[in-house]
Amino acid sequence: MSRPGSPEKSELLKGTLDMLILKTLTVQPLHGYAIAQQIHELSDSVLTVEQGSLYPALQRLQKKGWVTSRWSESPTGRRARYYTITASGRKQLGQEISSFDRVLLAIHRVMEGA
Amino acid sequence: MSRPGSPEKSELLKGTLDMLILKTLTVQPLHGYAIAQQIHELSDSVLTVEQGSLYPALQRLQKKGWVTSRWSESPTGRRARYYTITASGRKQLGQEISSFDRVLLAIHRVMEGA
DNA sequence: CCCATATATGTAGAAGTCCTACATATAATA
DNA sequence: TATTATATGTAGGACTTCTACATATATGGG
Repeated sequence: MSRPGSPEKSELLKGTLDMLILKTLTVQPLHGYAIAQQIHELSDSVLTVEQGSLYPALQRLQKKGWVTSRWSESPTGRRARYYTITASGRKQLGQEISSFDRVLLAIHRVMEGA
Repeated sequence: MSRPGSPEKSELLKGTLDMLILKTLTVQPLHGYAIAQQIHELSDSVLTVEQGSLYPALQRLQKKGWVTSRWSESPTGRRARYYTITASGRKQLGQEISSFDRVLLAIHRVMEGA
């Protein structure tokens, strides 16, 4: 993920990519390129998923059984691999969200000097 | 950083460690061990900074000029290296907080389907 | 018709952070 | 006396992400 407007490298929030991808797939199956577009647009162009992050991530998710894929045709008529979230993937997403919220709250406490 | 209660590895929120360390140093200079304790306690034991992350991070911050250090004596009478945040470090902290908030909002938008 | 751009997938190599495990040393406590 | 807490640090590896590259097709402007 990169953040336009911030020239420095962002190591910030590594590990949220899987969560974001799984989330976009809860609405409907999508191909990789469309997933990246969704994340970019929904985030008001703050988040950009690079190809070099996107496709390895999708392979990772599939290897773990959280998504399945099949070749199909995109609305533009080009071949595209569509990804579908599995039951296991939905469970994983729920856990990642819980974990994310928990860590976020913890960080907030530290930053506020609790 | 590891999170007790979550057996799985957390890649979550990588890159926030520098911000957390700098924040704890805004109150007063501290030695490494005390910084880790602060983060652990303020986060209600959710965040644990491992030695293998802590000391390399402190060296990193010093190399970038965001903290300075000097050998001194801890309240327990042992030798300890005390770290002080620099003006440059405070500026960096401000930028990291802005960046963090911005990315967080963006993630929130994606997760809410905005 | 041609060329640039958008769509679409993927790999290779490197950078960087973080973790586990180890090594060392002293003070306090049981 | 032995273990735990305090205190610093390194080595090696795992993992994610980025940049850059490679490939291919469809569309729209000139």
